[in-house]
Amino acid sequence: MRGIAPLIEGEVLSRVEVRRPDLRWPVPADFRQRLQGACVTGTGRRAKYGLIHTDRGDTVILHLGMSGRLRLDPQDAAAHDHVIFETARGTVALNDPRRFGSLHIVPTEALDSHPLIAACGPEPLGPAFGADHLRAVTRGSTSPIKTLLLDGRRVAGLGNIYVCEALFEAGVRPTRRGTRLTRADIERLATAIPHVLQRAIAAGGSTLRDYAQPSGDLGYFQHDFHVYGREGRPCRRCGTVIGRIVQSGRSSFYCPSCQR
DNA sequence: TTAGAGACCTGAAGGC
DNA sequence: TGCCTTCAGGTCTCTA
Repeated sequence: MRGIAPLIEGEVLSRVEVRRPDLRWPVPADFRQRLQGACVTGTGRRAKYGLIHTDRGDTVILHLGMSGRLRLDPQDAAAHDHVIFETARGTVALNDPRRFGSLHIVPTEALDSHPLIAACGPEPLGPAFGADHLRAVTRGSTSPIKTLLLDGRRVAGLGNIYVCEALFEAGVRPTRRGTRLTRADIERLATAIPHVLQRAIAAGGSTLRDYAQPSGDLGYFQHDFHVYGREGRPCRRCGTVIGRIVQSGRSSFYCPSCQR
């Protein structure tokens, strides 16, 4: 959202084109009509949802799914450019090969009560997140901590990469049950989660396959991974071979020695 | 009520 | 070189 803000904030959406409406959920039939000619009054983010507010009292809720990206001023029409936003300053294309992403438009006043937004837990970089919240999340839950942290209702916007890396940094094995975490484990996790996110943001995110910033620049945080995608390679801290297990259908990478 | 598996869709990578 | 299989950054729905 930081990448596209300079092109659209304060600008009129002179053209909105929906080329493919069959994303994860169908793009609303009145999407183009409600946006074209509207002025973008601001942008924002909640969990993994990007937000675009307009002077017509609407807000676009945008999700990139797993393979989606926003392309700034694309020089040519690429395959999978499903929705185009054009202002006097440039063009933004929502490109998403797998179409796991989505676009919604809702009255801004109803944004907080929209099911997608209302279900979000506290932001891990916000004031409501901390050891007290994590203690409440894990108390009484027999789910593995990995599963708990990936659940956006408990903590907003944590993805598989960053949960794996945060668990490593905190020295907590992904299979540990919520009820089995100690006070010290929770304190370390409460510190590790925002720390990993801040490092990743500073590095421009993680480019593995599809991800790129709107400018087309790649992220570099993947070079700092300690465990994610490093199965069979030595731990950078202790040399033990990094392991991989599947939890809830997602790969979890961990160091059997550093994470207990 | 909760946890986990399956599904959605496409492309890249690796094996044969 | 080409075909087939596996896997992937997310999240909803269904089932046990």
